[in-house]
Amino acid sequence: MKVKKPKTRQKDTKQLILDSAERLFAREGFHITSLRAITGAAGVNLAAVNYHFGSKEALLEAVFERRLIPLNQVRRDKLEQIRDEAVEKGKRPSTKKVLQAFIEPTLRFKESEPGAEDFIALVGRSFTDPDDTVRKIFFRLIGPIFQLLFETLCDALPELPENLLYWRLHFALGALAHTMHMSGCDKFLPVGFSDGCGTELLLSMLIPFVTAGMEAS
Amino acid sequence: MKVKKPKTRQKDTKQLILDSAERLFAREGFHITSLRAITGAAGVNLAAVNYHFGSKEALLEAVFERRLIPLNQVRRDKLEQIRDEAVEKGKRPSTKKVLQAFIEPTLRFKESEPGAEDFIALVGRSFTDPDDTVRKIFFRLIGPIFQLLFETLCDALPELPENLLYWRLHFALGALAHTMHMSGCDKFLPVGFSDGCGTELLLSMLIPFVTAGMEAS
DNA sequence: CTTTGATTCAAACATGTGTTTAAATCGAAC
DNA sequence: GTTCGATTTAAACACATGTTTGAATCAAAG
Repeated sequence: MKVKKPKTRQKDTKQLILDSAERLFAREGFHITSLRAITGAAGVNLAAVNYHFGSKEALLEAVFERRLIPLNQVRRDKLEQIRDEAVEKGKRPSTKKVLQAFIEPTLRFKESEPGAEDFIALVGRSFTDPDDTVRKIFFRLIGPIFQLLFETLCDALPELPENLLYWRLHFALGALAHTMHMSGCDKFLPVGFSDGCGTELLLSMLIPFVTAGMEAS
Repeated sequence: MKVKKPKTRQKDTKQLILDSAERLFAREGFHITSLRAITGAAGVNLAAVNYHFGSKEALLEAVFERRLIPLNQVRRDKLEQIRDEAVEKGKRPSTKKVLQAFIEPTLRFKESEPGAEDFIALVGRSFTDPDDTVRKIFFRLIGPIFQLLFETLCDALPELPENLLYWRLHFALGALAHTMHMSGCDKFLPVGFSDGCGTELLLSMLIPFVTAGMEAS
Protein backbone atom coordinates (compact mmCIF):
# COMPACT_ATOMS: atom_id res chain seq x y z
CA MET A 1 0.00 0.00 0.00
CA LYS A 2 1.18 3.49 -0.79
CA VAL A 3 0.29 5.32 2.37
CA LYS A 4 0.84 9.10 2.28
CA LYS A 5 1.06 9.66 6.02
CA PRO A 6 4.11 8.42 7.90
CA LYS A 7 3.33 7.39 11.42
CA THR A 8 5.95 8.69 13.74
CA ARG A 9 7.55 12.11 13.52
CA GLN A 10 5.89 14.27 10.93
CA LYS A 11 2.88 15.15 13.02
CA ASP A 12 5.07 15.91 15.98
CA THR A 13 7.29 18.25 14.05
CA LYS A 14 4.38 20.00 12.36
CA GLN A 15 2.54 20.46 15.63
CA LEU A 16 5.65 21.66 17.41
CA ILE A 17 6.20 24.27 14.73
CA LEU A 18 2.55 25.35 14.78
CA ASP A 19 2.57 25.71 18.56
CA SER A 20 5.79 27.66 18.61
CA ALA A 21 4.75 29.90 15.73
CA GLU A 22 1.37 30.61 17.27
CA ARG A 23 2.96 31.70 20.51
CA LEU A 24 5.59 33.89 18.90
CA PHE A 25 3.35 35.41 16.23
CA ALA A 26 0.93 36.36 18.99
CA ARG A 27 3.50 37.80 21.36
CA GLU A 28 6.00 39.41 19.02
CA GLY A 29 4.18 39.82 15.73
CA PHE A 30 4.43 38.03 12.41
CA HIS A 31 7.08 40.10 10.74
CA ILE A 32 9.34 40.45 13.77
CA THR A 33 9.34 36.74 14.52
CA SER A 34 12.03 34.92 12.56
CA LEU A 35 11.88 31.34 11.42
CA ARG A 36 15.02 30.76 13.45
CA ALA A 37 13.24 31.90 16.59
CA ILE A 38 10.30 29.61 15.85
CA THR A 39 12.33 26.52 15.04
CA GLY A 40 14.73 27.22 17.89
CA ALA A 41 11.91 27.36 20.44
CA ALA A 42 10.30 24.29 18.92
CA GLY A 43 13.54 22.33 18.96
CA VAL A 44 13.39 21.44 15.28
CA ASN A 45 15.59 22.23 12.33
CA LEU A 46 15.28 25.54 10.51
CA ALA A 47 14.52 23.93 7.16
CA ALA A 48 11.57 22.03 8.62
CA VAL A 49 9.30 25.03 8.14
CA ASN A 50 9.88 25.23 4.42
CA TYR A 51 9.75 21.46 4.12
CA HIS A 52 6.41 21.03 5.91
CA PHE A 53 4.65 24.28 5.09
CA GLY A 54 6.42 25.74 2.07
CA SER A 55 6.99 29.27 3.33
CA LYS A 56 6.66 31.54 6.33
CA GLU A 57 3.45 32.97 4.93
CA ALA A 58 1.95 29.51 4.47
CA LEU A 59 2.90 28.72 8.06
CA LEU A 60 0.92 31.74 9.25
CA GLU A 61 -2.02 30.53 7.20
CA ALA A 62 -1.79 27.11 8.83
CA VAL A 63 -1.65 28.69 12.28
CA PHE A 64 -4.85 30.58 11.54
CA GLU A 65 -6.67 27.67 9.95
CA ARG A 66 -5.92 25.14 12.65
CA ARG A 67 -8.05 26.93 15.24
CA LEU A 68 -10.13 29.44 13.29
CA ILE A 69 -12.00 26.90 11.20
CA PRO A 70 -13.31 24.96 14.23
CA LEU A 71 -14.04 28.19 16.12
CA ASN A 72 -15.95 29.59 13.17
CA GLN A 73 -17.98 26.39 12.96
CA VAL A 74 -19.10 26.85 16.56
CA ARG A 75 -20.03 30.47 15.98
CA ARG A 76 -21.85 29.61 12.77
CA ASP A 77 -23.87 26.88 14.50
CA LYS A 78 -24.90 29.19 17.31
CA LEU A 79 -25.91 31.98 14.96
CA GLU A 80 -27.92 29.69 12.72
CA GLN A 81 -29.61 28.14 15.72
CA ILE A 82 -30.75 31.59 16.82
CA ARG A 83 -32.00 32.33 13.32
CA ASP A 84 -33.95 29.10 13.18
CA GLU A 85 -35.49 29.66 16.59
CA ALA A 86 -36.61 33.13 15.54
CA VAL A 87 -38.22 31.85 12.35
CA GLU A 88 -39.90 29.07 14.28
CA LYS A 89 -41.40 31.44 16.81
CA GLY A 90 -42.17 34.07 14.22
CA LYS A 91 -40.33 36.70 16.24
CA ARG A 92 -37.16 38.62 15.57
CA PRO A 93 -34.03 37.39 17.38
CA SER A 94 -32.86 39.38 20.38
CA THR A 95 -29.89 41.64 19.75
CA LYS A 96 -28.20 40.50 22.90
CA LYS A 97 -28.50 36.83 22.01
CA VAL A 98 -27.05 37.41 18.57
CA LEU A 99 -24.06 39.26 19.92
CA GLN A 100 -23.65 36.71 22.66
CA ALA A 101 -23.69 33.86 20.15
CA PHE A 102 -20.68 35.41 18.49
CA ILE A 103 -18.74 36.81 21.43
CA GLU A 104 -19.14 34.06 24.02
CA PRO A 105 -17.51 31.22 22.04
CA THR A 106 -14.76 33.61 21.06
CA LEU A 107 -13.71 34.60 24.55
CA ARG A 108 -14.39 31.20 26.08
CA PHE A 109 -12.14 29.66 23.44
CA LYS A 110 -9.17 31.01 25.39
CA GLU A 111 -9.62 28.37 28.06
CA SER A 112 -10.57 25.54 25.75
CA GLU A 113 -7.11 24.21 24.96
CA PRO A 114 -3.46 25.02 25.70
CA GLY A 115 -2.14 27.71 23.39
CA ALA A 116 -5.60 29.02 22.59
CA GLU A 117 -4.99 32.09 24.71
CA ASP A 118 -2.11 33.08 22.46
CA PHE A 119 -4.27 32.38 19.44
CA ILE A 120 -7.05 34.66 20.63
CA ALA A 121 -4.55 37.45 21.25
CA LEU A 122 -3.20 36.89 17.74
CA VAL A 123 -6.67 37.13 16.23
CA GLY A 124 -7.45 40.26 18.24
CA ARG A 125 -4.39 41.88 16.78
CA SER A 126 -4.94 40.71 13.24
CA PHE A 127 -7.92 43.03 12.79
CA THR A 128 -5.51 45.92 12.59
CA ASP A 129 -2.15 44.38 11.86
CA PRO A 130 -0.03 46.74 9.78
CA ASP A 131 1.21 43.80 7.75
CA ASP A 132 -0.85 43.26 4.63
CA THR A 133 0.03 39.57 4.60
CA VAL A 134 -1.52 39.03 8.01
CA ARG A 135 -4.70 40.96 7.33
CA LYS A 136 -5.29 39.33 3.96
CA ILE A 137 -5.06 35.79 5.28
CA PHE A 138 -7.09 36.69 8.34
CA PHE A 139 -9.99 38.38 6.58
CA ARG A 140 -10.26 35.65 4.03
CA LEU A 141 -10.96 33.24 6.89
CA ILE A 142 -13.08 35.53 9.04
CA GLY A 143 -15.07 37.29 6.30
CA PRO A 144 -17.92 34.81 5.87
CA ILE A 145 -18.71 34.58 9.57
CA PHE A 146 -18.77 38.38 9.80
CA GLN A 147 -21.20 38.38 6.92
CA LEU A 148 -23.48 35.95 8.73
CA LEU A 149 -23.27 37.96 11.93
CA PHE A 150 -24.19 41.11 10.03
CA GLU A 151 -27.19 39.47 8.40
CA THR A 152 -28.43 38.05 11.69
CA LEU A 153 -28.12 41.48 13.26
CA CYS A 154 -30.19 42.86 10.41
CA ASP A 155 -32.93 40.45 11.44
CA ALA A 156 -32.65 41.56 15.05
CA LEU A 157 -32.76 45.28 14.28
CA PRO A 158 -34.70 45.66 11.02
CA GLU A 159 -35.73 49.23 11.74
CA LEU A 160 -32.11 50.44 11.74
CA PRO A 161 -30.62 51.68 8.45
CA GLU A 162 -28.13 49.13 7.18
CA ASN A 163 -25.40 51.72 7.00
CA LEU A 164 -25.79 52.58 10.67
CA LEU A 165 -25.94 48.94 11.65
CA TYR A 166 -22.79 48.25 9.69
CA TRP A 167 -20.84 50.88 11.54
CA ARG A 168 -22.20 49.90 14.93
CA LEU A 169 -21.06 46.37 14.21
CA HIS A 170 -17.70 47.90 13.34
CA PHE A 171 -17.55 49.57 16.76
CA ALA A 172 -18.62 46.40 18.54
CA LEU A 173 -15.98 44.32 16.79
CA GLY A 174 -13.42 46.97 17.67
CA ALA A 175 -14.32 46.61 21.33
CA LEU A 176 -14.13 42.82 21.03
CA ALA A 177 -10.79 42.86 19.24
CA HIS A 178 -9.36 45.21 21.85
CA THR A 179 -10.55 42.87 24.58
CA MET A 180 -9.17 39.78 22.90
CA HIS A 181 -5.60 40.88 22.70
CA MET A 182 -5.54 43.04 25.81
CA SER A 183 -7.05 40.73 28.37
CA GLY A 184 -3.75 39.06 29.16
CA CYS A 185 -1.60 42.04 28.38
CA ASP A 186 0.11 44.71 30.40
CA LYS A 187 -2.15 47.46 31.60
CA PHE A 188 -2.34 50.58 29.49
CA LEU A 189 -3.78 52.89 32.08
CA PRO A 190 -1.66 53.85 35.08
CA VAL A 191 -4.48 52.58 37.27
CA GLY A 192 -4.38 48.85 36.80
CA PHE A 193 -7.61 46.91 36.98
CA SER A 194 -6.66 44.71 34.10
CA ASP A 195 -5.00 42.08 36.25
CA GLY A 196 -6.86 38.94 37.04
CA CYS A 197 -10.01 39.59 35.05
CA GLY A 198 -11.56 36.25 34.21
CA THR A 199 -13.44 35.35 31.07
CA GLU A 200 -16.77 35.19 32.90
CA LEU A 201 -16.42 38.69 34.29
CA LEU A 202 -15.23 39.99 30.93
CA LEU A 203 -18.29 38.56 29.18
CA SER A 204 -20.63 40.02 31.79
CA MET A 205 -19.22 43.46 31.00
CA LEU A 206 -18.60 43.33 27.25
CA ILE A 207 -21.93 41.88 26.11
CA PRO A 208 -24.10 44.48 27.85
CA PHE A 209 -21.78 47.19 26.56
CA VAL A 210 -22.05 46.26 22.89
CA THR A 211 -25.75 45.43 23.20
CA ALA A 212 -26.49 48.85 24.60
CA GLY A 213 -24.42 50.48 21.88
CA MET A 214 -26.12 48.47 19.19
CA GLU A 215 -29.61 49.36 20.40
CA ALA A 216 -28.80 52.97 21.25
CA SER A 217 -31.60 55.58 21.12
CA MET B 1 26.68 85.07 17.23
CA LYS B 2 26.69 81.31 17.57
CA VAL B 3 23.31 80.46 16.14
CA LYS B 4 22.28 76.79 16.46
CA LYS B 5 19.68 76.76 13.70
CA PRO B 6 20.83 76.99 10.10
CA LYS B 7 18.37 78.78 7.90
CA THR B 8 17.90 76.90 4.69
CA ARG B 9 17.77 73.16 4.33
CA GLN B 10 17.69 71.44 7.69
CA LYS B 11 14.04 72.09 8.41
CA ASP B 12 13.10 71.01 4.94
CA THR B 13 14.96 67.73 5.21
CA LYS B 14 13.64 66.97 8.68
CA GLN B 15 10.07 67.73 7.70
CA LEU B 16 10.37 65.75 4.48
CA ILE B 17 11.57 62.74 6.44
CA LEU B 18 8.85 63.13 9.08
CA ASP B 19 6.14 63.38 6.42
CA SER B 20 7.39 60.39 4.50
CA ALA B 21 7.89 58.30 7.64
CA GLU B 22 4.43 59.15 8.95
CA ARG B 23 2.80 58.06 5.73
CA LEU B 24 4.75 54.82 5.42
CA PHE B 25 4.60 53.86 9.09
CA ALA B 26 0.83 54.32 8.93
CA ARG B 27 0.29 52.41 5.71
CA GLU B 28 2.88 49.63 5.94
CA GLY B 29 3.83 49.42 9.59
CA PHE B 30 6.91 50.47 11.50
CA HIS B 31 8.95 47.33 11.22
CA ILE B 32 8.17 46.65 7.59
CA THR B 33 9.03 50.15 6.46
CA SER B 34 12.73 50.50 5.71
CA LEU B 35 14.76 53.65 6.06
CA ARG B 36 15.55 53.32 2.37
CA ALA B 37 11.85 53.43 1.52
CA ILE B 38 11.38 56.51 3.71
CA THR B 39 14.36 58.44 2.39
CA GLY B 40 13.65 57.33 -1.15
CA ALA B 41 10.09 58.65 -1.03
CA ALA B 42 11.26 61.83 0.67
CA GLY B 43 13.99 62.42 -1.89
CA VAL B 44 16.75 62.72 0.69
CA ASN B 45 19.86 60.73 1.42
CA LEU B 46 19.67 57.54 3.45
CA ALA B 47 22.08 58.77 6.09
CA ALA B 48 19.95 61.83 6.77
CA VAL B 49 17.72 59.88 9.16
CA ASN B 50 20.56 58.92 11.45
CA TYR B 51 22.08 62.35 11.14
CA HIS B 52 18.94 64.27 12.09
CA PHE B 53 17.17 61.82 14.39
CA GLY B 54 19.81 59.37 15.57
CA SER B 55 17.98 56.11 14.84
CA LYS B 56 14.88 54.64 13.28
CA GLU B 57 13.30 54.31 16.70
CA ALA B 58 13.95 57.95 17.51
CA LEU B 59 12.37 58.87 14.18
CA LEU B 60 9.20 57.05 15.16
CA GLU B 61 9.22 58.91 18.44
CA ALA B 62 9.52 62.21 16.57
CA VAL B 63 6.65 61.25 14.26
CA PHE B 64 4.43 60.61 17.28
CA GLU B 65 5.46 63.69 19.20
CA ARG B 66 5.03 66.13 16.35
CA ARG B 67 1.27 65.71 16.24
CA LEU B 68 0.35 63.89 19.44
CA ILE B 69 1.55 66.58 21.82
CA PRO B 70 -0.62 69.30 20.22
CA LEU B 71 -3.57 66.92 19.88
CA ASN B 72 -3.30 65.89 23.51
CA GLN B 73 -3.24 69.53 24.53
CA VAL B 74 -6.57 70.11 22.79
CA ARG B 75 -8.12 67.05 24.40
CA ARG B 76 -6.77 68.02 27.81
CA ASP B 77 -8.18 71.54 27.51
CA LYS B 78 -11.63 70.26 26.55
CA LEU B 79 -11.72 67.72 29.36
CA GLU B 80 -10.60 70.21 31.97
CA GLN B 81 -13.11 72.72 30.73
CA ILE B 82 -15.88 70.17 31.25
CA ARG B 83 -14.59 69.41 34.72
CA ASP B 84 -14.50 73.08 35.65
CA GLU B 85 -18.00 73.67 34.34
CA ALA B 86 -19.30 70.76 36.38
CA VAL B 87 -17.67 72.04 39.57
CA GLU B 88 -19.00 75.52 38.89
CA LYS B 89 -22.55 74.29 38.44
CA GLY B 90 -22.28 71.77 41.25
CA LYS B 91 -23.45 69.00 38.94
CA ARG B 92 -21.74 65.95 37.57
CA PRO B 93 -20.52 66.19 33.97
CA SER B 94 -22.55 64.41 31.32
CA THR B 95 -21.10 61.13 30.12
CA LYS B 96 -21.74 62.02 26.53
CA LYS B 97 -19.96 65.34 26.79
CA VAL B 98 -16.92 63.75 28.38
CA LEU B 99 -16.63 61.14 25.66
CA GLN B 100 -17.29 63.75 23.03
CA ALA B 101 -14.53 65.98 24.42
CA PHE B 102 -12.08 63.16 23.80
CA ILE B 103 -13.38 61.64 20.60
CA GLU B 104 -14.36 64.68 18.59
CA PRO B 105 -10.94 66.37 18.48
CA THR B 106 -9.41 63.00 17.68
CA LEU B 107 -11.48 62.24 14.60
CA ARG B 108 -11.68 65.86 13.45
CA PHE B 109 -7.90 66.00 13.56
CA LYS B 110 -7.87 63.96 10.36
CA GLU B 111 -8.96 66.97 8.35
CA SER B 112 -6.94 69.56 10.21
CA GLU B 113 -3.72 69.35 8.21
CA PRO B 114 -2.23 67.37 5.34
CA GLY B 115 -0.84 64.05 6.51
CA ALA B 116 -2.97 64.03 9.64
CA GLU B 117 -5.18 61.31 8.19
CA ASP B 118 -2.20 58.98 8.01
CA PHE B 119 -1.25 59.96 11.52
CA ILE B 120 -4.67 59.10 12.91
CA ALA B 121 -4.54 55.71 11.21
CA LEU B 122 -1.10 55.18 12.73
CA VAL B 123 -2.35 56.02 16.21
CA GLY B 124 -5.37 53.75 15.79
CA ARG B 125 -3.05 50.92 15.02
CA SER B 126 -0.56 51.63 17.74
CA PHE B 127 -2.99 50.55 20.45
CA THR B 128 -2.41 46.97 19.42
CA ASP B 129 0.77 47.01 17.40
CA PRO B 130 2.65 43.74 17.81
CA ASP B 131 5.90 45.65 17.94
CA ASP B 132 6.93 46.45 21.50
CA THR B 133 8.87 49.49 20.35
CA VAL B 134 5.78 51.09 18.88
CA ARG B 135 3.52 50.41 21.85
CA LYS B 136 6.06 51.60 24.39
CA ILE B 137 6.62 54.95 22.72
CA PHE B 138 2.91 55.35 22.07
CA PHE B 139 1.66 54.60 25.57
CA ARG B 140 4.26 56.84 27.13
CA LEU B 141 2.75 59.73 25.18
CA ILE B 142 -0.90 58.75 25.45
CA GLY B 143 -0.98 57.45 29.03
CA PRO B 144 -1.54 60.74 30.90
CA ILE B 145 -4.50 61.80 28.74
CA PHE B 146 -6.11 58.38 29.21
CA GLN B 147 -5.70 58.84 32.94
CA LEU B 148 -7.44 62.22 32.79
CA LEU B 149 -10.24 60.77 30.66
CA PHE B 150 -10.72 57.96 33.13
CA GLU B 151 -10.90 60.32 36.10
CA THR B 152 -13.36 62.59 34.36
CA LEU B 153 -15.54 59.59 33.55
CA CYS B 154 -15.43 58.65 37.22
CA ASP B 155 -16.94 62.06 37.96
CA ALA B 156 -19.63 61.50 35.35
CA LEU B 157 -20.59 58.02 36.56
CA PRO B 158 -19.74 57.88 40.28
CA GLU B 159 -22.24 55.11 40.99
CA LEU B 160 -20.36 52.66 38.73
CA PRO B 161 -17.68 50.46 40.29
CA GLU B 162 -14.28 51.67 39.12
CA ASN B 163 -13.42 48.24 37.80
CA LEU B 164 -16.48 48.18 35.55
CA LEU B 165 -15.87 51.70 34.40
CA TYR B 166 -12.28 50.85 33.57
CA TRP B 167 -13.30 48.01 31.31
CA ARG B 168 -16.08 49.94 29.65
CA LEU B 169 -13.54 52.61 28.83
CA HIS B 170 -11.41 49.83 27.43
CA PHE B 171 -14.25 48.79 25.15
CA ALA B 172 -14.95 52.37 24.09
CA LEU B 173 -11.31 53.00 23.23
CA GLY B 174 -11.27 49.76 21.28
CA ALA B 175 -14.19 51.00 19.21
CA LEU B 176 -12.45 54.34 18.71
CA ALA B 177 -9.14 52.77 17.73
CA HIS B 178 -10.89 50.52 15.26
CA THR B 179 -12.61 53.51 13.73
CA MET B 180 -9.44 55.56 13.53
CA HIS B 181 -7.46 53.18 11.41
CA MET B 182 -10.33 51.65 9.47
CA SER B 183 -12.16 54.73 8.29
CA GLY B 184 -10.01 55.16 5.21
CA CYS B 185 -9.18 51.51 4.77
CA ASP B 186 -10.50 48.73 2.60
CA LYS B 187 -13.76 47.23 3.69
CA PHE B 188 -13.63 44.14 5.81
CA LEU B 189 -17.17 42.98 5.27
CA PRO B 190 -18.22 41.77 1.84
CA VAL B 191 -21.00 44.33 1.99
CA GLY B 192 -19.20 47.63 1.67
CA PHE B 193 -20.65 50.64 3.45
CA SER B 194 -17.27 51.83 4.55
CA ASP B 195 -16.67 53.95 1.48
CA GLY B 196 -17.18 57.67 1.68
CA CYS B 197 -18.11 57.92 5.32
CA GLY B 198 -17.28 61.43 6.45
CA THR B 199 -16.03 62.48 9.85
CA GLU B 200 -19.30 64.16 10.77
CA LEU B 201 -21.34 61.05 10.08
CA LEU B 202 -18.81 58.88 11.89
CA LEU B 203 -19.01 61.06 14.99
CA SER B 204 -22.81 61.00 14.93
CA MET B 205 -22.68 57.20 15.09
CA LEU B 206 -19.69 56.52 17.34
CA ILE B 207 -20.48 58.91 20.19
CA PRO B 208 -24.02 57.62 20.80
CA PHE B 209 -22.68 54.06 20.59
CA VAL B 210 -20.03 54.46 23.27
CA THR B 211 -22.25 56.66 25.42
CA ALA B 212 -24.97 54.02 25.45
CA GLY B 213 -22.42 51.33 26.26
CA MET B 214 -20.91 53.38 29.03
CA GLU B 215 -24.26 54.07 30.66
CA ALA B 216 -25.69 50.60 30.07
CA SER B 217 -28.35 49.23 32.43
C1' DC C 1 38.68 85.03 -1.11
C1' DT C 2 39.22 82.12 2.85
C1' DT C 3 37.61 79.79 6.68
C1' DT C 4 34.38 77.29 9.40
C1' DG C 5 30.88 74.39 10.84
C1' DA C 6 26.78 72.30 9.49
C1' DT C 7 24.80 69.28 6.11
C1' DT C 8 24.74 65.98 2.20
C1' DC C 9 26.40 62.11 -0.25
C1' DA C 10 28.07 57.48 -1.99
C1' DA C 11 30.06 53.61 -0.25
C1' DA C 12 30.85 50.24 2.91
C1' DC C 13 29.91 47.53 7.28
C1' DA C 14 28.12 43.93 10.11
C1' DT C 15 24.28 41.41 10.82
C1' DG C 16 19.92 38.98 10.12
C1' DT C 17 16.51 37.36 6.93
C1' DG C 18 13.71 33.55 4.15
C1' DT C 19 14.93 30.04 1.26
C1' DT C 20 17.52 26.30 -1.07
C1' DT C 21 20.59 22.40 -1.47
C1' DA C 22 22.73 18.04 -1.09
C1' DA C 23 24.12 14.77 1.97
C1' DA C 24 22.84 12.10 6.06
C1' DT C 25 19.36 9.61 8.69
C1' DC C 26 15.38 7.20 9.64
C1' DG C 27 11.36 3.67 9.31
C1' DA C 28 9.04 0.38 7.31
C1' DA C 29 8.18 -2.85 3.18
C1' DC C 30 10.21 -6.46 0.48
C1' DG D 1 19.72 -7.29 5.35
C1' DT D 2 18.50 -4.44 1.51
C1' DT D 3 15.91 -0.95 -0.63
C1' DC D 4 13.32 3.16 -1.08
C1' DG D 5 10.84 7.18 -0.03
C1' DA D 6 10.05 10.35 3.60
C1' DT D 7 12.30 13.28 6.85
C1' DT D 8 16.11 15.68 9.16
C1' DT D 9 20.37 18.12 9.13
C1' DA D 10 24.22 21.54 8.51
C1' DA D 11 25.78 24.63 5.35
C1' DA D 12 25.36 27.95 2.07
C1' DC D 13 22.79 31.35 -0.80
C1' DA D 14 21.20 35.85 -2.25
C1' DC D 15 19.45 39.71 -0.46
C1' DA D 16 17.75 43.47 2.71
C1' DT D 17 18.34 45.78 6.91
C1' DG D 18 20.01 49.85 10.30
C1' DT D 19 24.08 52.11 10.99
C1' DT D 20 28.71 54.23 10.28
C1' DT D 21 32.32 56.55 7.79
C1' DG D 22 35.00 60.01 5.50
C1' DA D 23 35.07 62.89 1.80
C1' DA D 24 32.38 66.40 -0.78
C1' DT D 25 29.27 70.33 -0.70
C1' DC D 26 27.13 74.28 0.90
C1' DA D 27 26.01 78.97 3.23
C1' DA D 28 27.41 82.44 5.62
C1' DA D 29 30.96 84.93 8.76
C1' DG D 30 35.69 87.05 9.03
